[in-house]
Amino acid sequence: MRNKKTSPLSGVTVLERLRDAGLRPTRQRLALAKILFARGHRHVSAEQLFNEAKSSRVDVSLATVYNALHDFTGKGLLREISIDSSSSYFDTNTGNHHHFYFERSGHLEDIPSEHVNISALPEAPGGAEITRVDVIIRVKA
Amino acid sequence: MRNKKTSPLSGVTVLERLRDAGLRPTRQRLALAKILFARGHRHVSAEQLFNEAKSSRVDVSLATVYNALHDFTGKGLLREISIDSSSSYFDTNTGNHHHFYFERSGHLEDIPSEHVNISALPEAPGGAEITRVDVIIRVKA
DNA sequence: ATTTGTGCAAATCGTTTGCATCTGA
DNA sequence: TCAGATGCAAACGATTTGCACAAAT
Repeated sequence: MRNKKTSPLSGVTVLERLRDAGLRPTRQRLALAKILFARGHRHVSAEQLFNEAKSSRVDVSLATVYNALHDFTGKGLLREISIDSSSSYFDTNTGNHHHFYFERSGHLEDIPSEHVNISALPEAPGGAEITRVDVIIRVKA
Repeated sequence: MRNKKTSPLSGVTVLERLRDAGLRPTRQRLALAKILFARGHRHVSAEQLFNEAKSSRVDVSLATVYNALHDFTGKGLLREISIDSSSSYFDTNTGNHHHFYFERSGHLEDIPSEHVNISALPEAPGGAEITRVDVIIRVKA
C-alpha cells in the first residue's frame, strides 16, 4: 500500500495480537490480520480474504493467505468451520458459539452459545476429551 | 462374504427401496445399495465405498459411486455430512440424530437425538425454514 | 547471520463433467 | 425402443507444496 504504514489505533492491537500469539508480524500477516480483526466478528473464506486484500492494495499471494489463515488458526486467533465440503470458513469469533447456515447464499451467522442448550451428552468412548461442540442450523435462504 | 449374487433377505428389500425411491435398480446401484444397507447404519466416503465395491468384485467406476451416492441422497436414502472440508461422508441413518467425530481417526459415531436437547433457538431471520440441525461433538481420539 | 515468511507455479486431492456406449423397462 | 445409467478420462476448484528469494529479529 501507498503510505501510512499503519492505521491509528487498531494497528498496535493487531500487532500485539500477533506477537502474543508467537507469530512474526510480517507485512502480509499484519495486513491480513487488520482486514480480519478490524471490525466485529466475521466469517471469511480464503478466496474472500484474498480478494479483500487485493482491493485494499495489499499485495499477497493466495498461498500466503492460506498460510496466514492456518497459522492464525493454529494459534487460536481464528477458528475453522467446515460446513460444506467445498470450502472452509474462518471465524474471527473463537469463543463458544454456534451458527446459522443459509444454504442458498452460503452465508453464516453466529448464534450466541447461551441460545443453545445441549444436555445429556453421551460419554465419548474411552473417556475421550471433547474438543468442541458445533451446532449448525441449516436454513433455506 | 463369499460369492452368491445376493444375500437372502436384504436383497429384495434393497431392490424395493430403490424402486420406491424412484431409482432404476441397475446392477451397480443395487450392488452399492447392498453394501450400504446390508448391515446396520454406517458412514462412508465415496472412496471407501468404491474400495468396498472393488473388494466385493463389483465392477463400478468411481464416477458411478459418486452418482449413486448423490442420487441416493437426493431421494432421501442417505444423508450427506461435511465435517472436514477434505471429504464428505454419507450416512445411512437418515433419521434425526447427531454425531461424535473422532478427530484423530476421522471416524464418526451416531448419537441418538434423544441424547441431545437443544433449546431456545433464535428465530432464523425472515422466518426462514430450518432444514436441519447438525450437532457435531469433536473428540480427540 | 539466521531463521522464518513469501511468491510463484506446479502438484495434489476430492469431486464433477462430457460424451460415447450400454442397459433396464 | 430409448430415456436413463455407466465408464472413462479429462476438467475442475480448493488447497498444498517445493524451492529460490526476501524480510524480520
